[in-house]
Amino acid sequence: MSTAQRPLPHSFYRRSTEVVARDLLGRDLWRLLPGPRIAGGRIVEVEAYFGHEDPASHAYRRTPRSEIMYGPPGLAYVYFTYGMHCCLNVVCEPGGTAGAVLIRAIEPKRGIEEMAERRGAAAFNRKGRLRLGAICSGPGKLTQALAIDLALNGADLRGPEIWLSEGEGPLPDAKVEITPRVGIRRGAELPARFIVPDSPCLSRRSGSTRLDRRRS
DNA sequence: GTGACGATAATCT
DNA sequence: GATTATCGTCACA
Repeated sequence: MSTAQRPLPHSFYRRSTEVVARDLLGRDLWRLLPGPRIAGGRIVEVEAYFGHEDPASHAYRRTPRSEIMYGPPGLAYVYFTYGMHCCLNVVCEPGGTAGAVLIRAIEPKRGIEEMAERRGAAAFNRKGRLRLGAICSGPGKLTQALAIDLALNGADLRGPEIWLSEGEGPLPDAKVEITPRVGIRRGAELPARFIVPDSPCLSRRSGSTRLDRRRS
């Protein structure tokens, strides 16, 4: 296994959530699917979530669900939301300090057919042609494409079910942009969303300022 | 291209 | 009982 594919060590995650989030861009996310087949791609969009002082974070309050965010780094935190979607986070910071990074989008690199199949009709255009930018361009989309559900909550991010690898990262600052977090209750949109603006696989097009319709 | 809306269940209060 | 770190579809431009 080359360096670019080998799982990142737990020490990668045992840093501040913000630093890990930034460093995650350009890394690769991999998933072992039945077959066995490996599917995954390059991380192009993430968001940092903190602890007690971050009202948008599940760790704002310490509950059974958020307990994992207070635990040791290098594990997956998967939660279920809106009655139908799972979202994947990586737990950061040393044990005792809460923090996690939400993986919001990846560029498919491998196992593209398998991922598209799991995404169903949304992965194809009217002519039946593959839409690469619609497969993993959102936190709920990528978990569907990679068959990530609550069974993976707490999984070790060194594999074998799911892992992150060095990939091409870390990316130079010129390739990275920081924006407010999206999908958050107004007032908590910290500038903690890290993206690769050149990517065609982001959850929102660059410059899209669509406000959330949630009430105050 | 944009914006509104409903689906649907785990988790929390 | 209320909320939700979302998505696909629909109407309209």
